[in-house]
Amino acid sequence: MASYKHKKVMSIGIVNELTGLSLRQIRYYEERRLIQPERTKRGTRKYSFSDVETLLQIADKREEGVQTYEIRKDLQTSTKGNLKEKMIRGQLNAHFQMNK
Amino acid sequence: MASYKHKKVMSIGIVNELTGLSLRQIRYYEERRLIQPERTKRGTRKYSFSDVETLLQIADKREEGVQTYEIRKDLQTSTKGNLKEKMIRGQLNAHFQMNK
DNA sequence: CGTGTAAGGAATTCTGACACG
DNA sequence: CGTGTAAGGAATTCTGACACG
Repeated sequence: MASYKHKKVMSIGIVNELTGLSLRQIRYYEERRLIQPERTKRGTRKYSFSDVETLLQIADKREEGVQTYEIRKDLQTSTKGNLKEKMIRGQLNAHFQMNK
Repeated sequence: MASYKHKKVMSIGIVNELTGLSLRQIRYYEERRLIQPERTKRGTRKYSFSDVETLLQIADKREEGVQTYEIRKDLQTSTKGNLKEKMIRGQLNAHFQMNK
């Protein structure tokens, strides 16, 4: 939907400024698969605003001492969470529909 | 409002890919003040999605043979156009308000 | 006027590795 | 595990200028 939010257009230097995270940290979180930047032909990483938001969330969790492995799981469920919620809601609707 | 749309985050290389315009053209349109990118500390130009949209409009006009000077005027009025429209509408409202 | 290009310098980004813990 | 750093190479971006028209 929000095409701008997910378009990968920023270099790692900009992401560093926007998030305050070091280049090392940003690359490491990718290695740990918490974010998936794209690459230019040459190989330079490109990030989206969405990635920046995720990195900000990661930074918060890390400050709390949460390990990257746990954070990855959280990120997945917070994404699938919406989906799961919708499915449950769908089932509820179907339920009431039947009893109506 | 749309914070992502106006945030200056892209390097000229990305803008080149997104618009198809040459680096030379992108820099020239800045020199002619059709766009106003920001600069990093070092001096690298940074563009927003909004700038990319403007460049696309510029490219269309240029293909029609419109000169940069004319395009700049068009861009200004198309921006102030909305404002002007609002002002007129405001006056009309005031008018009918009075005659009510 | 608008755009291409060669020129030289400066800063960016990349990867793999060693370090600490 | 998470992050810092030094290392060397490769690609990016910058400016001022000459060229064509």
